[in-house]
Amino acid sequence: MPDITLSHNQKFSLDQTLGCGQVFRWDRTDDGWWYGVVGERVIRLRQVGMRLTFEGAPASFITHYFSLDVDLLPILSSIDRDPFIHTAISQCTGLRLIRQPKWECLVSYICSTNSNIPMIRRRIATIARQFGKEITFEDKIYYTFPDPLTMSGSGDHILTDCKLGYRTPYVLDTAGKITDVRQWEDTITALPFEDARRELMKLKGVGPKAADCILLFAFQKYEAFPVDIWIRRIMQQNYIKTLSITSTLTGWEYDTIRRYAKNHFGEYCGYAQEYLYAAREG
DNA sequence: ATCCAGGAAAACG
DNA sequence: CGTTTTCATGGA
Repeated sequence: MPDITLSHNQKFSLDQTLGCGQVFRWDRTDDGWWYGVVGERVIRLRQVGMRLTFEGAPASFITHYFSLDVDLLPILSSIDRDPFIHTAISQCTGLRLIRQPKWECLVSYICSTNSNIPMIRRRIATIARQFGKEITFEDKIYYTFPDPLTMSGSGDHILTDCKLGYRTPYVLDTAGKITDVRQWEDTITALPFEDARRELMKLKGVGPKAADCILLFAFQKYEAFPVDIWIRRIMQQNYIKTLSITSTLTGWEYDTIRRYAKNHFGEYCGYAQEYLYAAREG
């Protein structure tokens, strides 16, 4: 089986990276193997020490998907600005932001609102099962994530079966708008961060939080700082203690938190966000 | 039963 | 305009 041997300063933790909640289509077996569908491929892989063993994709694909070509240590030292983030970094060292398929990531975070991770995972799995193409891998059937036309063209009763709740019309509307995935990807990629963010938020079901997640996890725009209920709590308790807690997160509060983060952690504050989230308690 | 979860749209003043 | 209310789903 093919493998990659990580170099000494090439920090990587497969478990942290796939288990931190940035992606919803990977499953871990008891003996440490991860199975996932990425694009048209089913991949399985495992990490033992500095050695990554895998099947289903060439090494170049694995390297790119997991951002193993990104020099992580300078990023971590750049965000390591205080004792609290320092603890999070030492707890989760090797967590990398991956390069997710963009359309799937967009739908995933439309499905994520006011929900929890197991529920999001179930929704994405159901969408793939209903609309995706079958792939057989080691005698088991997996499903690709469908493109927009397949989702919008199949009749909305099928999407209703996916239990998206009030998010169903958001996904349908977005699928109808993005007829050319490649062109959409190129457009967002080419835009500077704030412009890309505004552009994403034009889509139904994409607000500030979802836009920031998509920019961070699929477009590698590391200055994004998604603020969910957990991050808000962490920031208020450890960084912006004067910020009073309102019942619903207002736009002003969201922007205050993300501006503070950009200023405090710097260009790679998105990495700081993910380490804070991964090290959260609760 | 009540509250909560990787929030955002719609309604409201 | 900024602020509050509503939204569907399942687990605790």
